[in-house]
Amino acid sequence: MTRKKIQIKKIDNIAARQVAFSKRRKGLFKKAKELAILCDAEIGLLVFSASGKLFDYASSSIQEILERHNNVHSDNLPNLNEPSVELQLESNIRAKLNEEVEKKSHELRQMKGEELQGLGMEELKKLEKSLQGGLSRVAEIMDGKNSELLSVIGRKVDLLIEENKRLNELEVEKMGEQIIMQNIQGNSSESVGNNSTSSNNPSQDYDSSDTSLKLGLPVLDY
Amino acid sequence: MTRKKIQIKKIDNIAARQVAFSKRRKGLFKKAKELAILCDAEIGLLVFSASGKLFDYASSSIQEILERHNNVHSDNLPNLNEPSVELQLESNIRAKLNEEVEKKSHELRQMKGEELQGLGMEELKKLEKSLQGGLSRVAEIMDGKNSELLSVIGRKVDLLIEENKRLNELEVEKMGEQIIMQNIQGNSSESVGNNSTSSNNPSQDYDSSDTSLKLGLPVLDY
DNA sequence: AACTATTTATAAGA
DNA sequence: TTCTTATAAATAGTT
Repeated sequence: MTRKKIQIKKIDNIAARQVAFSKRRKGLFKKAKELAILCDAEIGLLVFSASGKLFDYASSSIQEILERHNNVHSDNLPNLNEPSVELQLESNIRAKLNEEVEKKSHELRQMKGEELQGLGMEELKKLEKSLQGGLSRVAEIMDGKNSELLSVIGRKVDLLIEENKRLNELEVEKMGEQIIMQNIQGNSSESVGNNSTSSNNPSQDYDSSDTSLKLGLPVLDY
Repeated sequence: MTRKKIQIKKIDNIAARQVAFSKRRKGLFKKAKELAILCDAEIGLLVFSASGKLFDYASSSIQEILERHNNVHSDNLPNLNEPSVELQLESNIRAKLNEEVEKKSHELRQMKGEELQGLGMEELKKLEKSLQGGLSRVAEIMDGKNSELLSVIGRKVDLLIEENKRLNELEVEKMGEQIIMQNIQGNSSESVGNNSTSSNNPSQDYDSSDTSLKLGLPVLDY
């Protein structure tokens, strides 16, 4: 349809026919994909070359589209064994999947710094940018996790400090009571005065640092 | 593809989408038919509009092949065609390949900084290390390319400097000859002495910087 | 549905 | 197969 307008009839020259097939098949698949995307259509396209090779495209799964088609034209011809189209389809799909796995593996290895030989400066710069982007995202997430952890620890510490204070006050209260008890006992017996410097003196017997230590240790488990 | 180029993405406006669907569907079917005729291909084309309407085309016997294919996957058949062993194997392989693609895609996205939610600190650190490794490899390669380029430029510059020197010497030689010639002329005529300060004096007339400039410029093209 | 300015597809040639 | 290019065909926006 260029250089010269052509008639729509089978191309005689075999080589020319193959060339035209390649080009037009490509164009047809492109148009099919565009229609599917632009107009939200479901499309299934099967093309067998003159030599029997299968090319296919399906906007969703081929199974789905064919089943839908089956529902519309529910006339079943129970015909048997051919060089099974479904097997051709499967092996086609398999080839495509293999290709995709290979592609992704390669990309992955490149991101890990391998197989960079073929790349030009532009591609290398792109790759570098992508890596830097990933790295900064990872750093962000790690920062987030760290500050989260810190705030958890912070809260825990606050709780322990408060608990510590409470216990401290409790002990002080108890000591006070003991002193009062001692004074009562002292008043109703012979021993007076000297006893106040013994182990019952709260200012010496109450070891606050030891209590803090016991309370503080569990923080390290978080 | 006219009046303005459009992006290949779903057309938002419903009316416009329907119009485009009509036009493009017509074009697609035309192309499919042309391909079938011109290149002797067998083609099956199914198109479901967004509203569920079916449009289909099949060159020759494809229709039957499609329906045979459907039959294998539909349950309402008189003779229960259980999927062949080969087909079962294929779909097994396909499932595994799909899984692998998914895995690699996920890993790839993680390296690009996406889908990091589920990762723990250890995994994040590993990822970070991997990214840094990749980055430094890329930087290495880029460095290599740069210094390669620089050495190429360096060699070119060396060559030009040498060439420059050679030309310079040539000119000096020529100047010398001219002086000799002048002296010969001066001796065989009336004008003597004073002429030596004129434009034929090599030390003033020869502008080496100009020659360097002309030789130096092509370096920038490399 | 028709028009038409542009974009896209592609036949021929290399 | 791929590229180039002149030209045919398809089509987006408009009427």
